[in-house]
Amino acid sequence: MSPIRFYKCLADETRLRCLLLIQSEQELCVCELMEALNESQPKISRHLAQLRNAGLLADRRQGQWVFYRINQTLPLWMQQVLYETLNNNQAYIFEHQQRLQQMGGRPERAKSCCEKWSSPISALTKEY
Amino acid sequence: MSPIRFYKCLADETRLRCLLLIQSEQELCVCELMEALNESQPKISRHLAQLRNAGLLADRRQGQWVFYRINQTLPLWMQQVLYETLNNNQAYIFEHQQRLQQMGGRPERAKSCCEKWSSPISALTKEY
DNA sequence: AAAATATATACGTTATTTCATATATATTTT
DNA sequence: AAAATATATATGAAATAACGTATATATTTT
Repeated sequence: MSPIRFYKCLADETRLRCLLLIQSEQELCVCELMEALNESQPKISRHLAQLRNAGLLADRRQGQWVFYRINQTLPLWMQQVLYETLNNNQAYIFEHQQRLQQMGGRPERAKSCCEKWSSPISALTKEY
Repeated sequence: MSPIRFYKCLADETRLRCLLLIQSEQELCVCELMEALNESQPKISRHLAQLRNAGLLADRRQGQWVFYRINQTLPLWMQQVLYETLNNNQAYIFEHQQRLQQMGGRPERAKSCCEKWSSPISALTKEY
């Protein structure tokens, strides 16, 4: 992926907050991000799709939910940039982390020991 | 500066190339960047002003020329991001570095030992 | 002080991005 | 299989960003 495409992904409030939140929580589904950021479903979904298509996020479906996480095959330097950004901008997502804690009815993650995970939905649709 | 403002600065081809070139060459003036990137004067100048106003670049005037360099008071993590980006995207600016080498009539830098440097022009106009 | 060189800015246009709303799809529950 | 829940996408409008052109400012040279 080009550095420009990478940085365009980070240059939007909603996308950056989603990325940093996901990074700090390992993985999150759309409805959790809606609650944490207090934003509409299509808005969150659209931005996540953008991040997935660019290769920054990977997704997995579990039942009705689609969980997003940082794509671990992302070039190392990009992962380091994300890491630096999170570590130096805690305040930027603090409020959203709090809202996550207080959220009721969060979906349970399947344990990796007893759940067959399907391959990422987006495997064929990535456009690097 | 907010991480968003920072990343918006990096999310444009012209600005990112200018930043990385300046970082690799210590400092460059407008006409050198025009030549290296083969872009118009107003285009280069406008993007540099944007980077200066955001606090990413500092400038100094020397005679007719205005030299731009990375602002050393930039938060450390942002400097590290720039460093990572340069180190992992050499190819992105290679062609421009070459054009710089071949450029004739480049302005001579005043040595710091024998030149009184004026304070940065932009000291009063930064909008963090 | 006029000409030449280097840089900055103003302005209207075009291109890009983001958004709200509506609707479609997928999965689970009843 | 209908209803409910979660997510995805299409579409047109609104906001934002980038651009070319013209012009202004600053400095040096003549």
